Amino acid sequence: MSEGHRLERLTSILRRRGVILPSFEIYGGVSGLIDYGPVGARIKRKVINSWINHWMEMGNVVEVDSPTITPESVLIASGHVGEFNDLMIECLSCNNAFRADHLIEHIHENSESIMAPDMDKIINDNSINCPNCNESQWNESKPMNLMFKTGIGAMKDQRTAYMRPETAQGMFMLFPSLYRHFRQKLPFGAIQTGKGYRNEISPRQGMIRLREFNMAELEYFIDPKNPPKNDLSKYVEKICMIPDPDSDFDTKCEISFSDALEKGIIRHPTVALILYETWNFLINLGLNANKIRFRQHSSTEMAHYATDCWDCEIHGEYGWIECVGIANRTCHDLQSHENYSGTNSLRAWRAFDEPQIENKKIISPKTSVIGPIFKGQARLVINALKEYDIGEINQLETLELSNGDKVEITKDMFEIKQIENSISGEWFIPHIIEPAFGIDRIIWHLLDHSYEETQKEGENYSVLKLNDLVCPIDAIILPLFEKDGMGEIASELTKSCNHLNGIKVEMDTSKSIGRRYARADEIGIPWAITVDHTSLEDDTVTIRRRDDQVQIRVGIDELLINLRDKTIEKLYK
RNA sequence: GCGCCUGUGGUGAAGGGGUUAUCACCUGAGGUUUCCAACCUCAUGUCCUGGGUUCAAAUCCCAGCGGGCGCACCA
Repeated sequence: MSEGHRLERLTSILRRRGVILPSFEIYGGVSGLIDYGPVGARIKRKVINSWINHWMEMGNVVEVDSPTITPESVLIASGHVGEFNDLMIECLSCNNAFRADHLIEHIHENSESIMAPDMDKIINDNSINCPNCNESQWNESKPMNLMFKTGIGAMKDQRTAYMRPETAQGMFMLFPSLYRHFRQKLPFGAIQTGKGYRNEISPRQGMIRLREFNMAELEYFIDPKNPPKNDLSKYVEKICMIPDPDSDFDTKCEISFSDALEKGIIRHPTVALILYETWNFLINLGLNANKIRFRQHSSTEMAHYATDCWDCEIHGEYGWIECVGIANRTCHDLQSHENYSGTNSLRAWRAFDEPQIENKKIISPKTSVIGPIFKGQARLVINALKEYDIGEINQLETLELSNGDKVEITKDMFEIKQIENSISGEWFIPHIIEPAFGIDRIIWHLLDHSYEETQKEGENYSVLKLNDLVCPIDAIILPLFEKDGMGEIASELTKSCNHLNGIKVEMDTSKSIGRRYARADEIGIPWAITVDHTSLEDDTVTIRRRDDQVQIRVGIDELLINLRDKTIEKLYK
């Protein structure tokens, strides 16, 4: 092919054909922000739709949609406010930058929570040396806020808020509603697609690390004691997996999902199911199976609460890139929100197989005696009595109330009762298995894997081999010439096609037929429909298959039916 | 955020102080043409932005913005 690298040629095509372009270019552009042009936006819409359909096929998954603006309290509870405000400090001697808390973690227990002025003092007082050049001349430490901050409300009394760094928190907020929707039965899942925001220090690698990006996440809520049973035995395909390097398993292996679960490489059956469904989704989109692998996080890399984390990595022009993160987040998120908000609505009910009968003795205050004696204080007395140690109640003479008052208690004020309690179940915090998809990264790799450079009659030729699921346009309608009525037939046909549900076609009339085929190939249109002289006589058109340029002639009616049903491929057999 | 490299139509490139900035492809209009980037005519430009040096800057200098790579960072 021509000079330069494949990556550059692909990016050129994507710009030229309106797939992916830099944003705000007439104002100089902004790094980390991209536009999907007319072609790219179609591809993105179809990828997201496929993703939604894929997970909703599980039957117990619903879609939700929550705001991107998120009040600070939510993100404090989730840990993002703390985690996203790391202090950075720069060495004046060698100009390297470091996370300040990492420099002092050996001398300070809670190094992450120190504010900037204290941090500078600690670093100077202890003459911390630069890990790179060993000098100890430091610039002032500065917080690096990786979230976009904003305020809710126009003037003062603004509530601090951030643009969400992930869609997940919105789904956790909706747990009570989801729980009702699913008639209080686990497992169930919620999906959400939408924008996420991270103010990256240095966005790099085209659309791989963006400041505003498209995410798609599933939160799958399960009962940790009764995880859903899924038969994985039919999944025999061997997948490239890289287990946790701290584990006893090989560093790399080809193994089926069911075997990996059986051997304990995958640590949770639901994680195995989600890994499989992730794989399935990516393959259906048209990604190259040989360029997909699953890498398990080492225990040090994993967030402290998670027990099994996997990255689904896809190989492309930038090497292996994490495109999906799959984590067993356990009860961590819901637990944090329960603790921070004080709500008790983030729990699910687990009924016991048999009600547990609990026999116990309790102190039963005699309200008819206590009431008249203590009057206004009676409630406090009753509560204090109930809480009192049942083993020592008989020695009780003076009881201290919650307001500090002391009262005298006589034995006629209470009795000890033997009661039988039937407990039919318990409240618990569900565990969450979460796959988080980076849609832009997946689209990038889809384009990368689909992009084929060939030679055609001595010239360079590019084809984007996108399948029906993700192609931007289902077919291109081409009148061979715009005369003798061919243009009119093509216009009519374009209208008829676009009336078909879920089908989008375009017409192209400019330049030679060969050039129009080439343009269609470049943006991945699978079928080219040509209206020629024969069409004028018998209502037939030719269909050209993008991937091998083979043409067949069919009647217009037949074309419409097969286009609608996405069965054009069958006409070739 | 640091270091090195870099920025010229839509895309890819040439031009390194001096007329009207060059080329290929692409795109658009018209012509021609009976199925694979044909041909002819025409059109399409903030030389990234802002300062500075100079009689004169796309060209040299500084800063900003964007891009690439490395370092650092990546819940």
